[in-house]
Amino acid sequence: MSRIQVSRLPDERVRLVEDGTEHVMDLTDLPAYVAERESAGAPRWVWDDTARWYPLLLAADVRVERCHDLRLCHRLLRRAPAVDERLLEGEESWLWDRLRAAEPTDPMLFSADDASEHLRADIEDARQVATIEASPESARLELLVAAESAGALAAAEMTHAGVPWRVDVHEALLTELLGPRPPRGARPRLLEELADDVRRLLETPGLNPDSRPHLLAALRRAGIEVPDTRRSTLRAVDHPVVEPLVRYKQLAHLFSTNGWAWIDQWVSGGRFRPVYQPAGSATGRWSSNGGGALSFPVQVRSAAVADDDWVLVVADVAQLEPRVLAGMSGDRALARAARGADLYQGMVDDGAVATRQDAKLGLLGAMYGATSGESGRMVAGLTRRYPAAFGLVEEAARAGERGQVVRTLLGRGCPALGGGSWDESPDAPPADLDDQDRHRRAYGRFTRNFVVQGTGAEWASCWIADLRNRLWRLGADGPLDARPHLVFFLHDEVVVHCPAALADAVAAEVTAAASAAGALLFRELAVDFPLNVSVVRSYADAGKPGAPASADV
DNA sequence: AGCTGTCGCGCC
DNA sequence: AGGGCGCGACAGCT
Repeated sequence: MSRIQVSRLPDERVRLVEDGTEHVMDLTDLPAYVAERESAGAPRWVWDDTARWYPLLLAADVRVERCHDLRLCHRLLRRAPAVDERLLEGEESWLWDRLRAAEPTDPMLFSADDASEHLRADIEDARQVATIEASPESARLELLVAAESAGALAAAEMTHAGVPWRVDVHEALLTELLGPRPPRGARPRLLEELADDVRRLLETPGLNPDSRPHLLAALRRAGIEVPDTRRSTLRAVDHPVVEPLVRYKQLAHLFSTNGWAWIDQWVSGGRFRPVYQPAGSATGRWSSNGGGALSFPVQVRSAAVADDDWVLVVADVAQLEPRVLAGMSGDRALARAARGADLYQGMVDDGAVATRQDAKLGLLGAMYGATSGESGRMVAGLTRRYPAAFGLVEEAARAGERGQVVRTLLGRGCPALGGGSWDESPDAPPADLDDQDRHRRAYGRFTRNFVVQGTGAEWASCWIADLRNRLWRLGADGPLDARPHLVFFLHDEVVVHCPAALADAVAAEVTAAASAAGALLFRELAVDFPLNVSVVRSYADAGKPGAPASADV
């Protein structure tokens, strides 16, 4: 398969390099060219940043099947322990180190003094290909960069498509809970009334309940001694102000994070368009720098409603990370418990623990590094039962405490201790030995979780990479605007918007893609990745049978 | 007026 | 002292 390296030239020109042969065209001619090449057999487009180039193509209804995202992969390879870093050095290499993600609002914009504007994609691509080839883990790294790049395509496609959003439903919800939209700077009526209740009950007329110091002082005057104003702290207090205050905080949060201003900013043309940053977090999980896509609150999901005659297929993986741990550690006992829809119940049936809750506490405790309490106690017992799985996270923690880096299954390396982006404490080595010890332990908890969370992110990348292709093929017979498409992704959950008639087929593909991802990553050991799939008109109706209400990781 | 740090909240 | 995030508001600073 051919690779075509795409670089910018001054004056809205583009340089394309294919097998060393150079070809220059105007930026405006690029979409038509890409469309033609795609229909002739999908080359791999190699560019500095998918978020820079792809929106331009999508706007022209051009879809790309595969790409290689040089910025993402450069960062990945820089940190991959199985890579000889020196192979990445060379012309413009330092600029790739510094390259920031494209600006969502204006992806083609570079700051005037930025030498990154005209980076040579062909030169960097050659280095990356050679670097991967020379690695003893080249097969895994190849899979990782392909999955990561495909994820970047999916991210741009999801932002382009957007989650179907009924502003009228959302506004009706806000009006019901908060009252009519207030003028700028004012509180909605029902919120203001709750604030009055709080003021009256605390006998503090001028109180601003949004101010923690004021609120703490007023609580203290009323004889309520609390260390903070957290909801859980307040709930434990027996005083008439607690109920309206907690209610106030809840509604104030809704108002400020998903209120009318949020609609104005993030919903356009009946679509909610969050901006994703693939691998935006250190573990490889995606982050989001717009719209709060990572905290898509349950409260407003009722506004996510499929178009007429369309549905949303909502799917999430039950206990993704424990299953990933079973797969990557090759723990046959845990993999056996993972057969079926509920891994924790599987552990109970296995006789390893008495209750589902114990199983969950023990597993999460092992993955997060719990040292005390119920969770810490469960870990000890489960280690005997599932030595490979629990040993893997334990070893990752010990490596971190020794100051060593760890890696995911496919070879992503974690940030080094004191290396900057971990625990943002720039060149401030802890002063005394106690501090140093705490710091190392904290790093050990980070590396412990990194291996599982990071490999979980790799599983998820493979899942959506495969799924987007399956969905594309599924809609191949129909018109372009009737194809099922991904509209949302969050760690272990996807939402597909599709014509109602295709719902069952989409559900089957989502499930098949999950199996394929598992087989791709854990070929030696079969691990099930069962999904909760719902076909719904509104996101709010997506149930999650088999999973408890609290956060399952 | 801007910036940065912290809290408290939401999601996984 | 259980991991990873983003965001809005406040507070205190320049």
